[in-house]
Formats: sequence, C-alpha cells, structure tokens
Amino acid sequence: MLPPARLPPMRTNPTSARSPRRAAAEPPRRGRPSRRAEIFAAALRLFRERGFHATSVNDIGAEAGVAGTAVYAHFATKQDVLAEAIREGARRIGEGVEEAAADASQTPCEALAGLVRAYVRVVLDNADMYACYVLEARDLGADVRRSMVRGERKLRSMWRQRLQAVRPELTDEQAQTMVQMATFGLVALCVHRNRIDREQLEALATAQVLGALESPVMPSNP
Amino acid sequence: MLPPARLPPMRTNPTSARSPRRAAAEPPRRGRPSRRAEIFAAALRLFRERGFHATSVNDIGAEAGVAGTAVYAHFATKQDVLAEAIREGARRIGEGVEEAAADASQTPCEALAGLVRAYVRVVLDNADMYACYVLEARDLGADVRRSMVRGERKLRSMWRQRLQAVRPELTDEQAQTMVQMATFGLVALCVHRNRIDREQLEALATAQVLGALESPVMPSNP
DNA sequence: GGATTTTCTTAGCGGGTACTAAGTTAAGCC
DNA sequence: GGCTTAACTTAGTACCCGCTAAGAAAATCC
Repeated sequence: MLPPARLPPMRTNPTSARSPRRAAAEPPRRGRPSRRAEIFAAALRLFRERGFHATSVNDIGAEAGVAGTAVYAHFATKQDVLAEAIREGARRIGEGVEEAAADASQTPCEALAGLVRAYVRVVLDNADMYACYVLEARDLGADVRRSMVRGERKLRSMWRQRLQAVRPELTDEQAQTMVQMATFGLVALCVHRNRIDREQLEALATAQVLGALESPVMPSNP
Repeated sequence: MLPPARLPPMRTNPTSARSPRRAAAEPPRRGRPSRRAEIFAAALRLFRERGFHATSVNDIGAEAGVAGTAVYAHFATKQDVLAEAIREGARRIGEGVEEAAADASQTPCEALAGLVRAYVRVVLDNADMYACYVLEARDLGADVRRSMVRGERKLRSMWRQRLQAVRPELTDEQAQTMVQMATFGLVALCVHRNRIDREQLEALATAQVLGALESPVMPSNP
C-alpha cells in the first residue's frame, strides 16, 4: 500500500515569533567545546546513567540543549555515538597504559603496580567512557565489536603477563578471571557517587586492585 | 479523538489445520518446572545477556518456547519480571548472608571472611539474578527501587561494620567505596564465560575479594 | 553584503514495542 | 461426560523510537 500523499513540510506561520536560537544567547567564546563534543559528552553521560537502549536521541539532544535530530548532523546513527565512545575509551586506555609500560627497568612487582596505577588513573579521568566501554559494548554492532577484539586481546595479554610475572603459579585462566574481576570492580567507581576526593580515591582503588591481584589463593573449604 | 471502530478479532479459517499445541509434544513429567518458572529463567538469561531494554517480550517468549504474549498470563508487565528477579536476588543474598552472620563467636577477620565466602557462593549460585540485581536495577520503576533501599542499606551496613572491625582506620566513605568495588567485581564472574570449575572459582573469587578488602592503603604518589 | 556552507529545526514515516481483546485448547474436578 | 479454570494463541492497537526530508538560521568566506 502506498503511503498517503506527503505534504511538503510547511512552516505554519513564518512570521510568528520564533523561539530565539540558543546559540545567539551564548557568546561564541573561543574555548567553548564544539557542538559535536557537547552532544558526545551528553550522550556518554546518559548512556552511563540509563544505558544505551534506555536513552533516546531526543534525550541526547535535550541533554545537549538542541533538538534530537541535531545529533544526525554530527553522527550517522545513534550506534555510531556509542561506537565512538567505546573506540575512544579503548584508545585512551591503550595510551595511558603504554606510557606505564615503557619503563622496562622494573621489578615484576613494580611493573604490575605501575600498570594498575596507570589504569586506575585513566578510568577515573574518563568515568563515563569507561562505564560505556565495559557495560555497553554488547549493544554495539557485530562489526565494530569485532574490530575491537585485537586491541582488547593485546591489553589482556599485558595484564596477564605482568600478573603472572609476580605470581607464576597462576594458570592463564585464573589470571584472566582475576583481571576481569579487577577491571569490572573499577566500574563501580564510575557508576556510583562517592564523596571521596580524587587523589584519595585513586590511592584507594589502586591499593584495592593490587591487593586483589596479589591475594594468595586459599583452599576452598573454610 | 476516538479510535476507529474496532473489528472483533475473527479467526480467518476456523477449520484450517492448526499447529499442534506444544504441551502435547511434551510429556507432563512431574519434576518439570512450571511455565512461569521457565519464562522467568528465560527472561533472566536474556536480561543478563542483552540487558532489559534490548530484550522484548517476544524474545522472552521465544526463549521459553511460547508466544510472547504468554508472558502476560504470569506477569503483569515486563518490568514486573525484572522486579521479581531483583527482589528474589536480594532475598537470596540476604538469606545466604544471614546464615553466615549467625555465628557470633568469631574474630573480626573470620567474620569478614565468612561474609565474603557466603556472598560469593550466593553470587555464583545465582549468576543471572545477581547480574540483573547489580546492573539492571536502574531500569526498575521508582517505586520498586525505593522498596529495595531498606534491605540494601542493611546489607551495606553489615559489610561496612565487618570491614571496619578488621580495619578500624577506614572512614565510612572509604569502606563504602571498597565494598562497592568488591561487589561489582563479582559481576564479572556472572557476565563472562570462564573455564574454571566451580569450586576453584569460588576459592579464587573469595581470596581476591578478601585480598582487596584487606589491602593496605598506600600513599597516593609512587 | 551577497553566496555558500554548516548547523539546527519541524514534520513525518516506517517499524518495532508493550500490552489488550477475544477466542481455543487442555487439564482438573465431580 | 459436562463444567470450570488456567494456559496459550492470534489479531490488533496505540505509542514511541530511530531516522529522513526539506527548509530556516547562523556562521563563514570573498
């Protein structure tokens, strides 16, 4: 069945007082983040708070102070926003971790501690992004997710190597699971409000992750 | 505006061969879980895998082997399925933890270890439910969420007390944050496939959580 | 200051979603 | 075997969402 004849979208009353453009109210100060960046940040915030599917493009637009469809001037699809968030999250983690990995003259224990410290720092600096990176990756298209596997694997193997250097008795699977628990635990810092100041939080989280990874495995029965 | 006149739903051809009832193909064996339980379990699985909003009632029905609308014979709304999952998860955690808390003749260290051990056991026994409990609570209606706050607070204070008994130097906020990280870390065991057998996993997770909670806080700068 | 390009708006479509209505089958009870 | 009730199905509705179309406002360029 054909759709009914489409009327050309016509402004009902071109002379009526229109709501003032938002941009006019804002001085175009030099340092202002671009609209694209504003929309991106708004989307990240909402994705972290409500999740990808519970966030509509209208929500994103409203959070950024524009109409929902304005999103499509900067991103092809809603999924693309998430994809960029996760890609960028992966990039920053990789970047931050590589710095820490550069110094080769370290004891195994120092190397692991350095990795944890760098990782925690990146997570706290990009809380929204990290939450999306860990929790919302399942909402990505299969193609984008596949393109992330490579970097993910590299990062995982670095974690595993450094952990096993300190604790050679661990099997690959054990080390893997421990790292997953640790990295997941850090998400708690991104999704919950906490009233600890940044520096202390960083120290606390680093200590806790290190404590977890260095914990001796005890026999299963009490 | 009134809706258009509603035609009574009429079977197009009452004499046509109808697909055989599914129940007829299955022997009504005694031990079979009720349909309601089957639907509930299917929903849990999907909520954990894809998230609440990405799971439609048709998906749930299909996973349980019935039509999507059959869900409404057992649950009022889709949200009610999630609500029950989370309520039940909270109940089981409370139950499992209370057992561990009953024994009062313990050193602080033993008391904390007992709590962790009991918690880990419940989590691993109810992986889908725990994942929903932690990750999907935000998709609950405000009323249901409010009704959970009481039990949540009780559980939190128990964690905090036991932790602070072992480490009196911790402030409430610090202890709070540490517990959040630990409980979040356990979600990793629910969402990721791991090839470690159950007993070993339990020991590993318990050790790691204890290691995390007992980790000494170091000064923030390396 | 006019032309061009970018950014944003409103209007609307197609599709999928939660949920309802109404009827059919099967099981339980006597 | 009839009656009742629970469980399930199909058909359908209203609504919301992602996205497109087409044009207006603002910024940019010369």
